[in-house]
Amino acid sequence: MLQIQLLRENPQEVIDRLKIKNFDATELVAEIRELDSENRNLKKKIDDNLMAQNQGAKKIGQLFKEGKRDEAEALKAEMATLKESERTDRAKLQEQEELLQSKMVLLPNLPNAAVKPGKGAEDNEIVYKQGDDSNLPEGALPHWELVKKYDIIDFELGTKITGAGFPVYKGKGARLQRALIDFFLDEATAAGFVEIQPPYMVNEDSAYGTGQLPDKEGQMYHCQVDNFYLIPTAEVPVTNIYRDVILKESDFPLKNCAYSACFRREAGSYGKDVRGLNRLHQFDKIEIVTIEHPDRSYETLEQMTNHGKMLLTKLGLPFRVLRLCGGDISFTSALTYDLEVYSKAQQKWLEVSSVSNFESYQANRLKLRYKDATGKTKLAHTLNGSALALPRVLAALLENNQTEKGIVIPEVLRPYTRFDIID
RNA sequence: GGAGAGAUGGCCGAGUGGUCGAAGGCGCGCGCCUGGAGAGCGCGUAAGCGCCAAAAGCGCUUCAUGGGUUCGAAUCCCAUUCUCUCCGCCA
Repeated sequence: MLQIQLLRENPQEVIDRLKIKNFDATELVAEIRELDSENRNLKKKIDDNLMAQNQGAKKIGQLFKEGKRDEAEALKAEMATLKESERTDRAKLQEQEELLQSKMVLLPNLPNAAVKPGKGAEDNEIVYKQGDDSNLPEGALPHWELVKKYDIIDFELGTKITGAGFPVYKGKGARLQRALIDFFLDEATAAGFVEIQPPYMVNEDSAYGTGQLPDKEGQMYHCQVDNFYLIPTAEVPVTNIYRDVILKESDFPLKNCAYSACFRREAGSYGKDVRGLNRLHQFDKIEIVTIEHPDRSYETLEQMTNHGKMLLTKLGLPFRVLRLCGGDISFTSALTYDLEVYSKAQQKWLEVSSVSNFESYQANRLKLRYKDATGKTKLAHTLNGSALALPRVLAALLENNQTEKGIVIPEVLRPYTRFDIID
């Protein structure tokens, strides 16, 4: 959520910058400003009323002590009137504040100046590219064929047990999955991210804190009996560690990493984009999260992106880095880099990481703040990224490393898999 | 799941209707003292919001959360959540 001060002081800037995200905020900003000023007036009225009541209450106490019963009773009657108007004003204020809040969450985060305008994915800038993206020889198989051939992932079995999009990993497939998790966590730890094992279900407050609620409710699995949500990413529980926290400047940067299973309903997806491991309802991911001082958050964004690049380099996978354009960047992000691996058999780029700086947008909802040198309380910046999402890494790895003898395991993973080849 | 006890500031802890944003202690910050440190002494130490161009200042809210009683609630009543103890169940 944006800070309301920004709309009070600089509404035009908000409108202009949101145009980059193809978002016309003109009307919404006007409505919000109107509501905000109404609410402040009302608040003032209520505060004054309360002051009168507080003073009256003190006076009544005194009058009773002095034995002036009649005066006290008269004043009591007055209080009743004040109370009555307080009641109506308060009800109105609450209603209007909810309305204001519901409008505020409709405003996306402002994009960073580096974000270029654009319609959608086709306008993203390729800022880096590495590795061999030539095609495989004749007869190369897509991963959904390979996993059958070597019996390492069973999609039909998952459908039987649960439903589509819940694959079952078997034998060397399961082991490879576990190896990747372990490898990614070790690398993140080496880079200074403190490992967290978070809950896989969160309450409403947490889902709201990171912005899954209220707008993306349909994307999450919901346990209605207990009103918990299955996490769509470890970002949700990990970032919520810092909900309602006031940090010291010396606490920065706070770096966490976490492995978790991720659950996404992804309603409405179909077709060949969702084939095999490309898109699942349950998948594994290692997430990195940084809470940073506003002055350093963009430096940190680069570092986090570099961490993802390093992982893909070590795995020997061809990849590219995109800086998302205004049309493709998420609602809550100020600047996002996507990392995509090249899947040779599908001849397709697959997103395996998305690294974003949310600046203070998320922190504002989370009430994640710090005290600066002068003792003022300010909003911190939050960043997160995948390091990395497993299924698509696995897909590319299987496809790109297939040989006549079998699937060759990258050198760096062998200490974890304790085998060199899937055959 | 059953029975009971409890929830107060960064922490511990007092407080059963007005003088309580809240004693006392710890911690923390600043100052004095010291060659330096410690001890000691003194002062200070929550957040949110509003008024104000801003600072100062003033006002409002907050003692788990939500409602209620009352002129007035940390204090009384109701509901919810959470924590602890005992019992049950359980990896």
